[in-house]
Amino acid sequence: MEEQCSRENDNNIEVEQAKQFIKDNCKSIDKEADKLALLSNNVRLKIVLLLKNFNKLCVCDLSEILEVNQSSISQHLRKLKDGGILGKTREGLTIYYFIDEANNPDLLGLIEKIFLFKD
Amino acid sequence: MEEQCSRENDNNIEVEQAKQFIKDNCKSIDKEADKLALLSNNVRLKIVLLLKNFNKLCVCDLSEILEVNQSSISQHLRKLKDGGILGKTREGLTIYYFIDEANNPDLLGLIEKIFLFKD
DNA sequence: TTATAATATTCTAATACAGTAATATAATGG
DNA sequence: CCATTATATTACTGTATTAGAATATTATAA
Repeated sequence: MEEQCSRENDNNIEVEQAKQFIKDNCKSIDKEADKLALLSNNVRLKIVLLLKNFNKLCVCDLSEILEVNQSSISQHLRKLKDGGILGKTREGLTIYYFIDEANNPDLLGLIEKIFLFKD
Repeated sequence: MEEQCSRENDNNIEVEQAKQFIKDNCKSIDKEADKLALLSNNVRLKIVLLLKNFNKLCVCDLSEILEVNQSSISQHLRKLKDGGILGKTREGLTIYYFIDEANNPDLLGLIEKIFLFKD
């Protein structure tokens, strides 16, 4: 942006470093933001926390527990799966989702931190 | 929701525990989701990371660094401030925002984790 | 094969969000 | 007081997100 404040800037070095920082990390930060977006919906965050804390929960369990209809739960699960956070496995008619820890070695640590980060 | 799968459920104990878990933590999880939502926008996440890594950046520095116009930056800063993540301080005409660490003792740790959580 | 159960998908309406332009506010220096 | 600079706010537009209803898909069992 052409927005440049004209204050006597003893700060130009920092600003240039900051630009470089963004240049170097932009892609990565954008990805992080997308992952956080997956966790920033309260239904999805609850799903992840439930799957972290309980053994086996199927789609309709989650629907019942969270009092959200099945279609909506399915759509949230799909987003989490597409985002690489969850995997799924079928047992007969029932489908269980699980946290894909192999794909997200740092997710559980992040969740711990999230749990501390409130209020 | 009335959605209740009728599979022979050896899982009813877990489902009840899960309901209790949600009951106990719902408010807190909702708050966490709101905070994550603040960080899940790529411009806001970059702002926070910049403020973490550089000493003093004013509104128009951020506008220039991120190539986002001043109005938009101001609006993002306001959200971060309203969400308790940032504070601000004025020096003459210039306003500096900073991470409100006192209010967010765990934010920096969370950010470290976020940085690990990508790809 | 038909019926049924569990889940997924599609469509729609309501709402939330982000970016921009225009305008307003606040502080400073004449 | 007036002009200027930095920031904030408002109004508007386009886009994204969400929930729910209806329908489709998949697997099982009779």
